Amino acid sequence: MSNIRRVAELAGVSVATVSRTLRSPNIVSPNTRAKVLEAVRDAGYKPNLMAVKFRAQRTHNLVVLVPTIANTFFARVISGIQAAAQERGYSVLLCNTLGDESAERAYARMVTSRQADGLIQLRAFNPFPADAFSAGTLPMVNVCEVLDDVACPTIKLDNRLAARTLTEHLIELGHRRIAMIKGPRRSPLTRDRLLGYQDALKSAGIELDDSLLSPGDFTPQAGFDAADALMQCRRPPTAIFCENDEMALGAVKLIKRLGLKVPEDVSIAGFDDIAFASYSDPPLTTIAQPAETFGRQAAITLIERLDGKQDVTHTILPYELVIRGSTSKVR
Amino acid sequence: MSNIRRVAELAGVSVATVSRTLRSPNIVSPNTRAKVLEAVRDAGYKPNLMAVKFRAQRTHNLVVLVPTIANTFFARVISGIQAAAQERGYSVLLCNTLGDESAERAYARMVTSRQADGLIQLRAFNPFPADAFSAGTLPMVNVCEVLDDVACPTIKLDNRLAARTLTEHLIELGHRRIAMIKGPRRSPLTRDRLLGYQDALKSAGIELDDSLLSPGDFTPQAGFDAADALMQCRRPPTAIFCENDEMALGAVKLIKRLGLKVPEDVSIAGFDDIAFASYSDPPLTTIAQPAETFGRQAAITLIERLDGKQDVTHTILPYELVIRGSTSKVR
DNA sequence: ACAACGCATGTAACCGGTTACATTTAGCGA
DNA sequence: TCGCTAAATGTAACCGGTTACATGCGTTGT
Repeated sequence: MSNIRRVAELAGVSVATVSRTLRSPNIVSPNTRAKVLEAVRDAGYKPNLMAVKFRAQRTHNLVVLVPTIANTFFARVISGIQAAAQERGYSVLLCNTLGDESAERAYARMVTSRQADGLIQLRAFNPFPADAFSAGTLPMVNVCEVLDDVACPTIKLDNRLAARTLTEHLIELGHRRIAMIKGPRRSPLTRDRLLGYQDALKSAGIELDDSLLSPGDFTPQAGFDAADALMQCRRPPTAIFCENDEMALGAVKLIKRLGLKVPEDVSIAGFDDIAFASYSDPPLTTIAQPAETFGRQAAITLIERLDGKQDVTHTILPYELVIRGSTSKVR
Repeated sequence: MSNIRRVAELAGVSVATVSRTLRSPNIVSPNTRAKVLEAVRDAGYKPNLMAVKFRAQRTHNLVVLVPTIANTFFARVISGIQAAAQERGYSVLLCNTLGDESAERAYARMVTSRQADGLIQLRAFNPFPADAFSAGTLPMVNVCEVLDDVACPTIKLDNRLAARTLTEHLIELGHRRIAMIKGPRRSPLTRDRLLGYQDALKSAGIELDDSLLSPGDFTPQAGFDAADALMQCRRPPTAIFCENDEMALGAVKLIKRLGLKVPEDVSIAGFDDIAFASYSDPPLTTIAQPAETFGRQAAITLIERLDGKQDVTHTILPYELVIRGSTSKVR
């Protein structure tokens, strides 16, 4: 592969002139420029970007840690990250971590070892060692599921309010026994949605009942199993609020398996508005999130931060209650 | 950030000794080794991998071109690529191309400009200029949807045989008017599945009817629209074979919207066995593909190729007919 | 006692660009 | 024509590792 020295030789100029011709053409004379460009063409020269990045000590790579790429909501977020990064000359190094913290730490080392400039984390976990960066320079942005106490910008939904809105929708339909299939126990996102759910019940004067809370892990199977457990308690719910659509689809399957109907016997609501939400039978009532915008905003914020912007912003994006056929008046 | 020279100074040795201590510890004396490792710790030294890669002229990055990451089948393939790459010390640069050829060419330039060592293409398109690599050294592997005429290893299903198997299943159930919702017109994958469908019909003595073929683009909406068109022809089909599960889910929605039942009125089959296939109502009959294995095998093959293996292998992976509730005896 | 060898370590070139600084050339006025 | 300035171009240091080769020293064999 030809390098800049070969091009310089072909064009009969110095390597500096070749470099300048390609980076700031206006400061070389038209004559020289033409010679150089011809030599570039003849040599089939492509600058070695590894060398460029090495010299600049800037990779223009962003690491993205995603719990699981197979989740269609995350897939949309990643599309947004990718699009915004690409527009700004950055590449995305995608890492499917399956929530494994040691894997996340390993990927974070790509930043400390200068394989990437910064990191976008879609999960509430800080993969960097506490002392890796001086205060306020952590090259990270946290999106979707967000840490409370880390000094980096975050982008999220007002999960508490969204969950409250959805729960209020169920209450307005006359439901009193409203179950919730939650996400992983220690997640702030799960905690916030639970709080919103409780807010709605409390202000409607409905007593909280822990037997209506069931844990899940965001997979359809978990929704199926959790719904099964809920329907076996003495006084089963008339509505189930699932913390994501995948689990809601699993819950719908279970209800039908029991010979019951959605929404006539049990109303079911999800969260995220994934593509399949409107193709399920019945189509899911859910909370739509601007997934691509999450991604775009995360990438933009991170790149600004890498460019030296110091302030730690916390962005809240809007949600929308999408009412479809999976929820209806009680009984 | 501290570099190797600073560590050498701290340890009172040369940079070569530091480098050796970290790369081949056994060739430095235990005394020196201890001194160096202490200095490494004290300095908080991490080798700058950009420099390492630049020096070695090897990035250990793989570019993956995926038409759309939001497709759950592709997401699983990518998981497989990622896992195998990571085990071998490679990172994955994921590029969501949306099938845009100029975007694919742009990403392929990451290889020619040495930002990545090789490329995995999930689509039937060669993004490299014809003259970019000398014969037999194209650093690319083509997986899932495969080019016929490019000198690189491929990994695919026997799509023709799989489509035939699925069609024969429908024929065995007594169907004679079997429609097909196809993928994009120019795709070899679509062509092969169509051939398999025709093979099955021919050997059963069923006449081919072009009005039973409808084009799609692998999205649920396309399945919905295509099924709509099919059901409006004079003699509508009793079974619809969709080239992927997303379109099958769209078709199921349309059939129900018409007030008909799946599978009693119309049997519907998909392809891929995505996670939601078993959560739809009724659960989809489909062809299961070993998606993660596709990815793993692609990554392994590419890395072998980068390590100098010359031969162009064409791997065929097994499929499985998964019979669920969306297909049944005709009438 | 000396040559020969091998182990541990040091020196410096190298990868391929970018760019500060030095040098040459061109243009223009006096 | 000379001198000055600005524009164009060249020279070489530099980024941070790796490694071929050189060096130095201790051990072994004769």
